[in-house]
Amino acid sequence: MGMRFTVVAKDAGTRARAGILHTAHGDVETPVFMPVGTAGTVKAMTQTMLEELGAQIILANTYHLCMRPGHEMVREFGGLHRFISWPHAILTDSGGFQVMSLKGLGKVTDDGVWFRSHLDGSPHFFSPESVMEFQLSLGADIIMPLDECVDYPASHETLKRSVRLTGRWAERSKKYFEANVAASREPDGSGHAKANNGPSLFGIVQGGTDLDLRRESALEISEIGFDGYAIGGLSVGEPKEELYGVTEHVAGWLPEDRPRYLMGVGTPEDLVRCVALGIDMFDCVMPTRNARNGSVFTSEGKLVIKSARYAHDPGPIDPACSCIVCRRYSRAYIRHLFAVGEISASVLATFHNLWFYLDMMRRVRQAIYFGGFGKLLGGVLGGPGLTSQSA
RNA sequence: GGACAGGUGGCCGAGUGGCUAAAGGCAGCAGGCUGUAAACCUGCCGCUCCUUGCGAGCUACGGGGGUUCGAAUCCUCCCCUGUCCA
Repeated sequence: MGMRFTVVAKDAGTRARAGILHTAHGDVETPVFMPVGTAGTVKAMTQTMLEELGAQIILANTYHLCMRPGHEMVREFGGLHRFISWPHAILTDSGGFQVMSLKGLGKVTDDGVWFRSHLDGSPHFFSPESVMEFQLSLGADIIMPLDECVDYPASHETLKRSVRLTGRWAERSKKYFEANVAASREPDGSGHAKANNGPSLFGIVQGGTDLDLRRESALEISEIGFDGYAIGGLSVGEPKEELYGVTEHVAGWLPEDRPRYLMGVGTPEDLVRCVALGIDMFDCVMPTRNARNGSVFTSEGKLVIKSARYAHDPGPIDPACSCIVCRRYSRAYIRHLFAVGEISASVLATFHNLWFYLDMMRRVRQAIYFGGFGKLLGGVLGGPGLTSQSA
């Protein structure tokens, strides 16, 4: 059903699989990491740089784009791809995360969400239907239904309510989507998206760390039927074991033939481990935000490149990295750029971090295609660690 | 030469008798960031010691001297800086 997703290879020892997501704006090889470009740009990167990085798909945010420049403006311009000059795939997030992150400015009702704009305090109402409409205007390849992402820790009652609400909203979203995207669907009665044509709609599973609720949510969302399935509401502060445990269970409850997307995750280690649990897609602000804030990922662990300890270090950020930043610039120089507050510090660190993530995912895919994923995973679990502070 | 104004911790800058090792900002140092209200935020930021405590001692508000139980704060002399007048 739905958008074409081809599983190309499966790892023998884990539930990792490699596949291809066919979109109207190109194929996306999975497992994939999607750089986050909230406001229609991956901060500090140009689109050319993203292409140099090998990014096949990026994420943008419905809430932010509706605030500025507005979905109407983007639609009139010819859609997000044309507006931001990105001919490759785009996934738009629904604003469900903002239900949590802007909770001080918002109010959830059964009908939808009231936000107060973080820019001027003006009230805005998002319903499952309006969010579908906004995203269809933006014209992304993959769109997400409005959901309610709740903070950790949350009471059973809160989680239950958010699961039920997210489920009802999922149904409404699907209904709106079916009614408005029917033209681009195959006329074979299957309701499936025509390959390489029109947007795909994913469902989102909620339920926090409560496995019963997660199961209920996973089954309900699967029952409604979507082109892909996302696991939301994780990496919001829960312990690591919970993240992995919930992911493992939920991935198992979701359809085998559809892409699985773990929203908002995570560290390099999280990615490899969750690929092993059957996840195909990830997005996370960590590589971009951390880069701007002066910390970078390396094969030896994370390091705070803005630290004075690198003031005289002539070596590259990561000796094992082949990105253009590591091939050309020293730690001392990048640390200097942070020290003097130059914008190029953000540019170079972001490029490196995204390269680190995307290159790691390339290696993950290679390992799934040709073998060696178990070894790669073992290296992550037992090795120097991809996220620990290096000495 | 004269008249004012002023000299505070690395810098800027509050403070005008005790609650002041001295507000605040900057700089510096360390760290955190997981579907981005984030080029952000948090902590530390005179020295020494220890039983690391709303701990002890030392040094400190241009310099010397003085008043006072107690001074960055009051008096006095000196040095220096700025503005204006000769």
